[in-house]
Amino acid sequence: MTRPRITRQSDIARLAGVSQATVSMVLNDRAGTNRIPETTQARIREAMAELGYVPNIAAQSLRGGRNGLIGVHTFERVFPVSPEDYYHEFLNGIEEQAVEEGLDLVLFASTQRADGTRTIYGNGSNRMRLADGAIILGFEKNDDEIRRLDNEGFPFVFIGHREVEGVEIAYVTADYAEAMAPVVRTLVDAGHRSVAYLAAPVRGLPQAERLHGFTRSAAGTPIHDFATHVRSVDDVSSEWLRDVMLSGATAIVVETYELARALALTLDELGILTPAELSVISLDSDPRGGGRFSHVNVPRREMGRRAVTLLLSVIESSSNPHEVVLRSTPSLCTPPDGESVAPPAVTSLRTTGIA
Amino acid sequence: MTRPRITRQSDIARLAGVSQATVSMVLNDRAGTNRIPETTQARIREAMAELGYVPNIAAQSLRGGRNGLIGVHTFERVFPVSPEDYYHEFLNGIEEQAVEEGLDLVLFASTQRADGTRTIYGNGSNRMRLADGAIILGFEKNDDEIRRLDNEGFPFVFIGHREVEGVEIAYVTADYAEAMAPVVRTLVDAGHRSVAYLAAPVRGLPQAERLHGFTRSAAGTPIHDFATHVRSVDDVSSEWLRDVMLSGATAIVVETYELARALALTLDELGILTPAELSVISLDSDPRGGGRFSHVNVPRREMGRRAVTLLLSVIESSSNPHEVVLRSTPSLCTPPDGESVAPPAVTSLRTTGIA
DNA sequence: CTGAAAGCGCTTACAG
DNA sequence: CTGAAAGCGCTTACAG
Repeated sequence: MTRPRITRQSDIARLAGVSQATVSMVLNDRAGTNRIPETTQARIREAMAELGYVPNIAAQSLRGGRNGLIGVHTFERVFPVSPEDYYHEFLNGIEEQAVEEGLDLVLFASTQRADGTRTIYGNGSNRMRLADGAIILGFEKNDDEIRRLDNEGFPFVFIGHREVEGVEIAYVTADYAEAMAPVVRTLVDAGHRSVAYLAAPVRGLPQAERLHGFTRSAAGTPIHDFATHVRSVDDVSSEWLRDVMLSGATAIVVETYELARALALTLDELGILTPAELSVISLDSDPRGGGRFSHVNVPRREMGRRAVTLLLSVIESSSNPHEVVLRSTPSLCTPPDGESVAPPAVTSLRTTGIA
Repeated sequence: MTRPRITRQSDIARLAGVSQATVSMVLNDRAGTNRIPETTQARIREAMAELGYVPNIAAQSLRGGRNGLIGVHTFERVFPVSPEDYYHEFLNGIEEQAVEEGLDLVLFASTQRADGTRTIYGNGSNRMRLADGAIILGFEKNDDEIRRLDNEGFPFVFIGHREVEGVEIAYVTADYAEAMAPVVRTLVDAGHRSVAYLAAPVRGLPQAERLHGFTRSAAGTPIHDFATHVRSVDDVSSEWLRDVMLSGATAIVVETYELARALALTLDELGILTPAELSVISLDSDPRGGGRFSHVNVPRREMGRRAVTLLLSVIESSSNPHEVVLRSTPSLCTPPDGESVAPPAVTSLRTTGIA
């Protein structure tokens, strides 16, 4: 057969004896507005079914409409499809919400450069524009590209609080500062007075917010807290732990799950028992399944879902510039249970042979 | 500013003092063929850089070209972004290869129906056509939809061996039959003579191929093998295990990782030791990390990668129908180690108090 | 109530 | 060597 294998609106129109434009209207439910008689509509739908019509999305998209495609981009090295990855749970949430909204997801894999990082414009074309909007994940960001994206009027949202000068960034974040209060309370109630805050190398605002929130939460309590900054997980050595405990800390608050893992190893190495000899709370859950310590649960899946919702409203408002753009969707973290927290062990230094 | 925020070819053309068509040629490196002088080309590239041109992919796509989008579809309930999911590792491979080929991935999330299953045409439009081609994952399949897809000339490949009458399906599979030989050898060498094959409810050809391959491999050996079919993991009860061992089996070959998990639980329940009292080999690795038994390693990541490569060649050949379509890419499974295999324990029935 | 027409941004024959 | 034109399949004012 020489006729095109794929049906288009004009084929339906011919079969139904109407114009192609009419087919389009019926398809898009603009029929009501235009008062196309039910009989004609029925004829058109029949023809559609008979020919197995399927709209051409590229054409719809080109014509200026939305195409139901939500992009996901990350400036990070690896795309978060690996289960180990911190971002994986965000992606799960994004996917869940996409299902609910009837949207498809585009994972921008093509944008990876030789060094493994990703760019938006690096490869000459902003592939993102293929989607109605995009969700951007990851610690890294490129301010110039973000600015340019914004300048083009392309709708996007970040997962995690991000600031770029001159751009009003829409983002989804967890309310880290608020999540710190129960952490402090748990420690105070258990009787701790000297607490070390094991801080990861700062990679973004959210981390800064956690430390800040913790310090502020601790301010009104009997707790004396001090931050101990490490440059990498390797710094969480037995020497480091010895120093921390010698300084009098009876509890440690760990900022990230990577550090929590490192701490767990070091504790094992020294044979220190949790929580009998040292209380620990992690401010993050381990993507590999909770983690060994009581931890604040960052609602990553929920944040992913909200990112989709937020993006949808940004897309909406970008076609209607007078509407206010929702700038952030704080969501609550689940407070830690008390499992790895116990009253301070006054004799711990001696018992563990550290002193 | 009233001019459109997004640069298009005609803007460049105006700035460079050429026609829009010329811009297109330079962009697509058809310049050489058409002998556009270097100076003109340079002028155009300059203008492109100045205006920050980015092609409109919808337009390119509409015009008939490829758009570098690879779809991923599954007829299954849940999309494989969850780490627990069997298919997740395939997706990882797909993503890896996509990065290498400079392709983007579309996860078809919109196609989910109320009951959780997915359809291609169910929602009225074949969203897949938005991509250059698609990879289809999952046990389930809908023959009618596959036939229709094929009929439309849409390029697609399956992960896993699939047959649909009247359609030449391109697929990537692992050579399960071949993988069975080392399994049998391991058991024979350890001295086993009576081996039970724990078979899952058959959901597709790959499973049938495993059982078939195992039986055939065992045929030339001293092994007496018998299949024990269960309807669900719940059937792998202590009663079931008792029956199997009473029938004389000294080793069990498990078909899937789900069954392997169930078997592990039942063994624990009865306090039966592996491999001292019973040898076990799983024909599948547990996505949650290997699994407790020696197992055949299905190269899922590699299969994902090859699915992309295969799809690319299908896309290629569909624009050139005289080319032969690669129909399958068998890849090798890694044979099991011998950890959960030991010589048969003749006294096991008595020791474990089963008899 | 329905059709003819413009145009979204591109690529690709086809002229000159 | 380069431009004018057609057309990919749609949607949306605009006529009638």
